[in-house]
Amino acid sequence: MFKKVLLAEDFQGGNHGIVEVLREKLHIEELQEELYCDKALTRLKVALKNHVPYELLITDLLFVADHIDRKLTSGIELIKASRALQPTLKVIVNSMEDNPVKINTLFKEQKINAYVCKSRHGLTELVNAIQEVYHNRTFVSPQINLNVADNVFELDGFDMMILKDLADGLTKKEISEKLKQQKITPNSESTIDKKVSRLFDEFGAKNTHHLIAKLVRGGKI
Amino acid sequence: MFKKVLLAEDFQGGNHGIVEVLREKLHIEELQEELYCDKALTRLKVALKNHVPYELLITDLLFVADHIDRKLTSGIELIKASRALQPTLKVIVNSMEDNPVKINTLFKEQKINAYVCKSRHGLTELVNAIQEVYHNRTFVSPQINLNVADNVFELDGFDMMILKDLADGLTKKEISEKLKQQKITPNSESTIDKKVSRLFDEFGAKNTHHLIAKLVRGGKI
DNA sequence: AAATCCCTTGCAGATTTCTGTAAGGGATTG
DNA sequence: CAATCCCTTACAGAAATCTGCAAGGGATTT
Repeated sequence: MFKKVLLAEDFQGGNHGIVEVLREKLHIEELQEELYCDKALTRLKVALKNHVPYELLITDLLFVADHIDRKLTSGIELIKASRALQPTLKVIVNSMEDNPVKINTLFKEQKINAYVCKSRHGLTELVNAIQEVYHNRTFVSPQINLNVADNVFELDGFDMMILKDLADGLTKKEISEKLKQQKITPNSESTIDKKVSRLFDEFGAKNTHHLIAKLVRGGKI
Repeated sequence: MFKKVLLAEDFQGGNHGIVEVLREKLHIEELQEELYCDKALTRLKVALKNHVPYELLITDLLFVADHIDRKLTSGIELIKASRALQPTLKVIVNSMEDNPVKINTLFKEQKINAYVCKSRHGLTELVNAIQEVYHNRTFVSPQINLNVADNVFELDGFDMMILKDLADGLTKKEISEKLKQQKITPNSESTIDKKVSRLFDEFGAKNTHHLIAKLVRGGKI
């Protein structure tokens, strides 16, 4: 899991449980929160200079103005500035915005790694998103109809067949026998084991229960 | 996947890419299209007589009249006639109708296996529906508010906790330890085993994989 | 031709799941 | 009080999952 994460969160956002939840659910050693874009950028700069750079930036989009002067006034500016000095930095945007077109633009132009909508399940989704991004995948809150990210997770026909059968309650032995009967190859139990285990890594699942839950939620199976 | 599928589609419907998309996405060996109910029924008859019956019928509801005389004038009549001669035939209805009550009636009286609304995502949904029906499940386009199939089995808070943790990839031993830590009782692995096994019966699940898939699909967890 | 890589398969073992039996405690009922 | 029921728990054994290691084959590269 990520060791060093920076959270830039408009302090008016209210969601101040984020840090605690993330600390508890994931095991991130260093997780700092900043309420202003400028301060967040400074932190990134210092960390980079000291050769202990942040690995992930989680940022809001909207930062409401207050009495403090500021240069960076939005999450997009923060992302641009951050990527300018640390191009490999991974970025998750966590905001209220739910316009697919705008979110799509974030992926296209800012190359963000995930977008999580602030909603009832926003925190759970954020945890998922971090895990996905850690495994070099993208993530978008399911309620966002972003047909751009539809093909992000490619499951070939063989994977699909196995997963659907597992979700239907078949054991791997039964799936193996079924494949042999249909003269489909590969069909050994061992290979099925391997295929599924590989999917654990790809989707950041701990076991088959977890994998099935994730894929069904994502509408993949 | 289905080997032999018949598509009855009002030719005014316009959606003539259906056949190509289905052929490409799924791997159906024989996929024929008919523009008239009567011709579709004839095809079913002939196939059955030659001992190579169709496995799935996908039909529209509304077939607009033109110069050709016809006996069957709607999808419902086609379904009734088809089922009369081949009761095991699976049926997916693909139409513009979006009245939940009418769609509900199709499930109740015609025992159709899936209903897909013709809409922007209709084709994608149709692909999903075919896969679901192939696995002996039903499917309804998500935009249809069909709270009919509510087998209201009560899940109490304790069941929910266990199920969510399982779906999150925790083992029963881990759940047991977590409960002990939180001083929640009961908390033994044995009791958790029993609780989950009881849910197998209630929800007709073969094992935990199956149960999780069902409950996530049903939006329970 | 040899080396290399990738995929498939078998096998072994540790862990987990699933099912059944049995024992004990608390609450209810006769 | 005794009988009964229900819930919790322990335990045991069979089946299934999960993770390694190793062997073999086919395709590609050197």
